[in-house]
Amino acid sequence: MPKRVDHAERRTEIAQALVRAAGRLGLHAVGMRDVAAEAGVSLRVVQYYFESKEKLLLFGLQYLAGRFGERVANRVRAAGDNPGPRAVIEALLTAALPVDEESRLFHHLYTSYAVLSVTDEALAAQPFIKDPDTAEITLTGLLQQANDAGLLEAGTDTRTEAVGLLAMSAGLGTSVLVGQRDAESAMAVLRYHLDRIFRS
Amino acid sequence: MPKRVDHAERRTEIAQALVRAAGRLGLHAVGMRDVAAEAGVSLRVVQYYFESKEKLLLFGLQYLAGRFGERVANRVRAAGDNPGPRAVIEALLTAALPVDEESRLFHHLYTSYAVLSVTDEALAAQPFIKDPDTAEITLTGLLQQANDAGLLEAGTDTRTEAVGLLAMSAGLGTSVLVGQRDAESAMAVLRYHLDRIFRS
DNA sequence: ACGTTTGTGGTACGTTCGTATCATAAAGAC
DNA sequence: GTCTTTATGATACGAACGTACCACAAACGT
Repeated sequence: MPKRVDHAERRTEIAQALVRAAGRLGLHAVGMRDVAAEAGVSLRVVQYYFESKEKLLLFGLQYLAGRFGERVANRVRAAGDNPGPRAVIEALLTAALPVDEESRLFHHLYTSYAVLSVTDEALAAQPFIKDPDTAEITLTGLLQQANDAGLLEAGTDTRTEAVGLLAMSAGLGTSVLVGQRDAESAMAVLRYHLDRIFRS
Repeated sequence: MPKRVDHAERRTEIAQALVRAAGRLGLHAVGMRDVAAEAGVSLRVVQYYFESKEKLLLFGLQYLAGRFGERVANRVRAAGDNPGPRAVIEALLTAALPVDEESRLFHHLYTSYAVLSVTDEALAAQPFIKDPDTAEITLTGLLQQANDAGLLEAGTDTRTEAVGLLAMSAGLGTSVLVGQRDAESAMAVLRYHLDRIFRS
């Protein structure tokens, strides 16, 4: 057989090609041939490593989620050396904002998948529920930690606050994505709201 | 010629069919034949009233925006008789949440259009920027009004607060749409945040 | 009344899509 | 040294897409 190939690696390369092509054409418009061309392989190879387009799309979503998780973790770790949890929280919330090309791509495709999941039950079963839930738990924990340290305003419901902040971050991200607002002002809005939560 | 037809009315009927079909199949998957079948007319008729699919999609977006505007206006008017601006603000923010089938459809398709506009410049030129901007101005005005009446906490930046609340409402709407959260809890989050802004 | 315009049915064309099929070369297994 | 397995090239197929074209019947203008 021709030089044995690492399937996992190959699949990842193709998934990266899918993500790039989808960023350029839109996830709805990308076909197997586009992915093949973007990856520099033949259509047959894409078919070989993913039996169907649906399998490819599902793997693409997993790949995307993994990459995004890494990005958030990096951001949080970079801010982790700072004195308080405020910096960590800010890093967590701004990680989802489309500030550079990579995060723009994340937001664009993640939203695309979310829209598709409304009418595609195979996608609806994917980690759209789980992943945001862990973000919610993490942020709630950070806020609770800040609250226990007496850093927050009195009467703060950390759970509700976390849900609201994450939704706000997602909403701001979308408005940045469609060009209604620039990334700078979106971050300013988030910082303002954190200022209202944290004790002055 | 066969019984003269009101073009505007006909186009609206077809746009309604587009919206229904898109709600069922997803905007990306709906074709001219689906729209024709949903409207109970032949493919030729859809072609006749909209020369191309792109024109149909653009008109569908306009139709959707118009309908949504009416809905918000109705909600706000219904709450307008109440004593304070708090009720009006709450009505404005919850109007976008997918609480019933109609608003679910709104949110689903509006988000679909937003995603498409990232890679489709014809859609990018549409009122994605203008419409949210007017909502922002309206909400800022309402908050300012409340602030002038001494109803808000001290040091509130009404503009930034409005932007944040609208983004939060949109983000919550999406999470409801994908089934991560139910409409009731989303409204509770919004109310909590309004409680934090309004003086107790 | 006649000619022109308007609305609509039917259908065909060229593309593109996802998928399936056939062939074949290279590298293991024994 | 066979013989099987693996990876990939090339291509073909049926379906569905948006669009274009042709025909025709019904009502208006004059």
